[in-house]
Amino acid sequence: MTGTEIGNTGPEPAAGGTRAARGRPRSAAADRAIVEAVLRLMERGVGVDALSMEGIAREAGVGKATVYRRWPGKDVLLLDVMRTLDEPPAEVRGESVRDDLVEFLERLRQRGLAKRNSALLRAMVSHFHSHPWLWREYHDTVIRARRELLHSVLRRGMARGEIRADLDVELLGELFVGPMLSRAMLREGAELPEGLAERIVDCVLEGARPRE
Amino acid sequence: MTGTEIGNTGPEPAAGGTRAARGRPRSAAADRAIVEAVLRLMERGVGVDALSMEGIAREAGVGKATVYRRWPGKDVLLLDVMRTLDEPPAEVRGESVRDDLVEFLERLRQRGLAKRNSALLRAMVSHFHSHPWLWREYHDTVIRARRELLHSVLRRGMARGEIRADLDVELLGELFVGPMLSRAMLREGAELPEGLAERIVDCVLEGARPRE
Amino acid sequence: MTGTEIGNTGPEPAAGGTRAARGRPRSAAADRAIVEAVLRLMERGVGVDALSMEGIAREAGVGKATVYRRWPGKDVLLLDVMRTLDEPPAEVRGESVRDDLVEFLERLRQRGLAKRNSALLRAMVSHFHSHPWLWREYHDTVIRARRELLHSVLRRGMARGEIRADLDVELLGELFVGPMLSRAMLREGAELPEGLAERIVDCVLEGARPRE
Amino acid sequence: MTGTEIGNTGPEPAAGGTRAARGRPRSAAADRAIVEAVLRLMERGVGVDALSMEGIAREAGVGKATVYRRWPGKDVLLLDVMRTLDEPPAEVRGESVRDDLVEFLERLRQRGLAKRNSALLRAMVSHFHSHPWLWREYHDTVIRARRELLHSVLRRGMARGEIRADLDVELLGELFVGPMLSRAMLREGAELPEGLAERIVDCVLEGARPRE
DNA sequence: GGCTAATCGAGACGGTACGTCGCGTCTTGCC
DNA sequence: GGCAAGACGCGACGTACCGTCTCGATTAGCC
Repeated sequence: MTGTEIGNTGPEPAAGGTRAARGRPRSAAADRAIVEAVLRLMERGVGVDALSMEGIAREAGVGKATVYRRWPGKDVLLLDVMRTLDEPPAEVRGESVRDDLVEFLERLRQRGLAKRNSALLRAMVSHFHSHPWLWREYHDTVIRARRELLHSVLRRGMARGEIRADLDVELLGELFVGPMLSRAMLREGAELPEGLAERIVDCVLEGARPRE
Repeated sequence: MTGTEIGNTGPEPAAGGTRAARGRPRSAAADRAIVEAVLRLMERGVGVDALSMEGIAREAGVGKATVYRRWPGKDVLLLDVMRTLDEPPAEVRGESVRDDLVEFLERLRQRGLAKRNSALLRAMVSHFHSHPWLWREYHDTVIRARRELLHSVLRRGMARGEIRADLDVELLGELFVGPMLSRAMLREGAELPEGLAERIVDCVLEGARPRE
Repeated sequence: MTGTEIGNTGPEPAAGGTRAARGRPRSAAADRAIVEAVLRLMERGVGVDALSMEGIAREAGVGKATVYRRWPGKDVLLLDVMRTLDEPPAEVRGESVRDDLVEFLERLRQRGLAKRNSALLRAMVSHFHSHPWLWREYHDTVIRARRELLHSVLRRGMARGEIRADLDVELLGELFVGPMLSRAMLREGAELPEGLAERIVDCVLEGARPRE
Repeated sequence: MTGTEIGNTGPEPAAGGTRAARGRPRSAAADRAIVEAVLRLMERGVGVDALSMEGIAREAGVGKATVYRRWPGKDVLLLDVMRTLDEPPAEVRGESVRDDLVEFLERLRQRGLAKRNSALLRAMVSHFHSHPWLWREYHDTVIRARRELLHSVLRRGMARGEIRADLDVELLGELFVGPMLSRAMLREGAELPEGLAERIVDCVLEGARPRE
């Protein structure tokens, strides 16, 4: 697993890298069948931790070896499934930084942290600590783009004077995103409520201390 | 699993609840041996998901049945181990609300999200969605007390005029805690850096928008 | 387990033998409850090898220790159950040795090798080799009396000239009994057919070689 | 378990019977390793009822699943071990029927009822009643051939006039075999004594009643 | 009437084996 | 060489019994 560019989605390429392909080429159909099997199982309510490589292969109508040939383990397979679901973040350029931030968080609420995605995320969280490269992969291919978009919004705000220029952009970004993430991961079945994005943005912008 | 009071730490009581105990009573030594076996294994670097009920029983010098008699599964056992590690939140009453908040977060950084605790937490996150009662137990016995302490600090601040009275206390609490939690759960090996508490508090208090 | 006299039926006496009884005496009700539990379970079709000390105690409404206090294991308990079912062999004294032998075998067919008894016997057969004292117990309390009755019949026949006097009584006894036993133990569900006793007796008496 | 022909020795074939084999074929080495493990354990004095599938797999250096894939349980495995030990009965054609019978029984004494075989047999006896197919398998693959050999000997004797023609061949066969079987199964450690075959044969042939 | 002591039902104890499932690898024949 | 199938050694799962032990509560005989 080497890809670091955004959008590097898909199963492990065949051994040998760019060496001329020999023998029968990998079946693209199998690639698809596997990822779709995962999604189908999850949709059927199978629960991320009840997923087994064995069950996935069975559901996909594929040999186990065919799965292992592409992904070294469940974690990485799930990571790729997340990438499949992922869509690159759309530009946001509203009338004000506040509007941009609200739109950004709102999109996070609806897409990124929707049921399927958050289940996958929660399932992988336990491995990030012990498998740093897994986190790095996740960061590089799913998080980075959004993060940079957020940072650019914030920097634009600073430039325009809508946001204090003395703040650490990275920390500030986490102030907006953290509350949503922690809710999505910890809280039981709760969907993130409508209006949450707005309330967070306003609160962080205005501050908790009264302005005289 | 019925306890809702803070500090209700310990293994599942024998069926029948308060009914007069019959038969040989559960061995308190076994209770301890099991929990300590888990801690010992984790200290030895065994990784939360590499823990097995089988291995725990072996390490504790205890029959598997003795573990299952007390806890229905690994999740719940780990929850109780967390409770064991937990210590009730100390009062904070500094000179200002800001000081209180910083101290609160700083303590969270050092204790609650220290290595062992955060590993346990991350391991359980994936089950909270599908096992709501597990979350509720965790919330009731670990989170609630700190949460209420935080809320009381915030309310005191509102009363004193140090914090805007028009804000939702719950949301505001999450603005402080969320960034720390999300870092602790997502980021790879990173310890939470010193000074993080202060920076978060100041930023949320002052707001991201410039004060003229 | 010391008793060698016929009819020594019942559970192991309390340790200490004839020493003056001290403490609470063994409950005769428990003795009965246990043996009856075994019979009840077998009648319910539980299959001798599916019997467990645990299940027997449960069925008898008795603590496991109460069973083990009386019998050292399942084998010996079953042996005692067999003794319970056993009834001392009735005298046979018909008009001829042939009649006596037929009656003897017929009684064996109907009682001794009836369903319950043969199931118990088959269950114990596998232990006789490795636990010689178990065989000896069984022999002394169940077999010996019948065996001696049979031998006395045969000897009477020899005295009367109805049976060759040059034969080994013991071997001859086995010629009569063996075919029935081996059928009862080996053959699947088959009840021993009516008339079997007569046919065996006549055949062994007359011999397989034609008499000119 | 379908084989009914004599000599159908070996583990359960893969499901699907004669359907074209798919996937990795069963390892013949594992087949052997398992059966040999059983024999080795028994030779080591492990006692048929102390055998466990777990221990067998361990001794064979094989996964438990590999055993269960071939045999549904200990009984059936032991049955196949018996088949392994079995050797087809050799023709007997001595100068007289008496010689043939003596040779037949003598061979039974030495081979079939030798230590290992009779331990296995005794262990299975308890299951024959409740698992009729087990008996049928045993009968079809181990007993039948010898039985038919014995019957042919007897019929030859009848044809030659050495044996009464008015007797039931089957019953007569049991008169010869039963005494030996019952001794082998019931009697404690006793080896079957030399000369037993001759004594049984002569006695059954001549009859117990004096010939004038 | 109190004391001593063995027994009672109940059920926990450390173990071992059960039969199943999933792991990640290996081995077929076919494509 | 990829592919579906499926066996391989391994090890954990959660359950059932094993035979022993520890509870509080009986239930006797003896002082």
